Amino acid sequence: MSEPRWLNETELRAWTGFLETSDLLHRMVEQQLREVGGVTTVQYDILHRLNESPEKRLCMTDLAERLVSSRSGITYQVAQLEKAGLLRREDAPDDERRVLAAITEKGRRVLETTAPGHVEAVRAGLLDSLTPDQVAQLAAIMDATRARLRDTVQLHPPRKARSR
Amino acid sequence: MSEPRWLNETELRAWTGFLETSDLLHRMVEQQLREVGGVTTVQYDILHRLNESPEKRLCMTDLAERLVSSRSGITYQVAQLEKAGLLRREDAPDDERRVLAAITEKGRRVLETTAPGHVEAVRAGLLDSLTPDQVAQLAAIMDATRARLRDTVQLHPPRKARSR
DNA sequence: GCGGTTTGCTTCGAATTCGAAGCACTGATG
DNA sequence: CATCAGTGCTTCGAATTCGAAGCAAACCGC
Repeated sequence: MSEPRWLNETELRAWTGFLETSDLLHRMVEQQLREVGGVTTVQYDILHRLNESPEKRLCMTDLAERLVSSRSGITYQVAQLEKAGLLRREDAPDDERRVLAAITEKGRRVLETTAPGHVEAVRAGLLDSLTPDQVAQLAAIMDATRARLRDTVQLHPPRKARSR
Repeated sequence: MSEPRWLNETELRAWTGFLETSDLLHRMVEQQLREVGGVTTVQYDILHRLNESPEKRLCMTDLAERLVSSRSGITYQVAQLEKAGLLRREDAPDDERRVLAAITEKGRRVLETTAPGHVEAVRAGLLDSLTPDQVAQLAAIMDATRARLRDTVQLHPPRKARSR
């Protein structure tokens, strides 16, 4: 086992900066969404996915895949959103097992009233701190990293484990 | 209220890429630390802070400030780490109210055995996907963003709230 | 020194997340 | 059809996080 290649000063700044920034950004956005729309980031994300889907509805598993969370987590949050009247649960017509989450008019209104401030928060927290060049650099960097991570990171353990 | 400045394609890539990447990276690192050291990211972070402090010990509030978490969260995690024998709680000699967390020999060993793999995970997940130029760009971008966010984001509500 | 405020930490209850296990339906196989 | 594996979702218990409230020690003004 060879000596590990420790991080040099720049690498360390990139890494710790990334950690702290992502944490701060997340908190900032959470705060803004909470105040203006009364929803959490996860809930906003769910509503957003539903709204951008052509049918304005998605089944639970599809939702869980698009977001990062587990199926049981989606069940919980969809229940919260249903209680709040921001979405409706429907049985899928073709498959009795499936449950569809469909955004309601009220849910759409929450998105509409929240989105502008959300975008502003993203600008204030991230984009406005950067030059246009840096924004482009960041986009490229994230594309590269994301592509690699998607292949590497195993999100949920397979159901009936049978690796390879 | 003017029309919001929606994100253009590059800005959107930067933002969503950042969100997804930070999530994936966090999971990846979490997985690695769990497997090799049997600790969570938060716990690793606590041990790391203790170890890099000159006295090898910090009081709870200082810990909470360095990490991002709340004081009660630190209480919980320090209790977990103490149960595992990775740190010891001591009364501060000069101030009866304070509790110091001091890393133990066992805790130091966990850091030593975990650190190389941790660094490798960071490289594999982030740095290896980038050119040296991009690493430098990322560091600069994170510096700029972090500086601004530190001033903007209010981490914990003031104790005796007295706004303005 | 004394009373009131502040500070440091813990305890409590609520919210959220996860994976494992369970239930119900589907679809393939004979 | 009858069976049986696979799929979609929910329920459960455990872990973690937070803020509010509570407790004790320390500090400040007099």
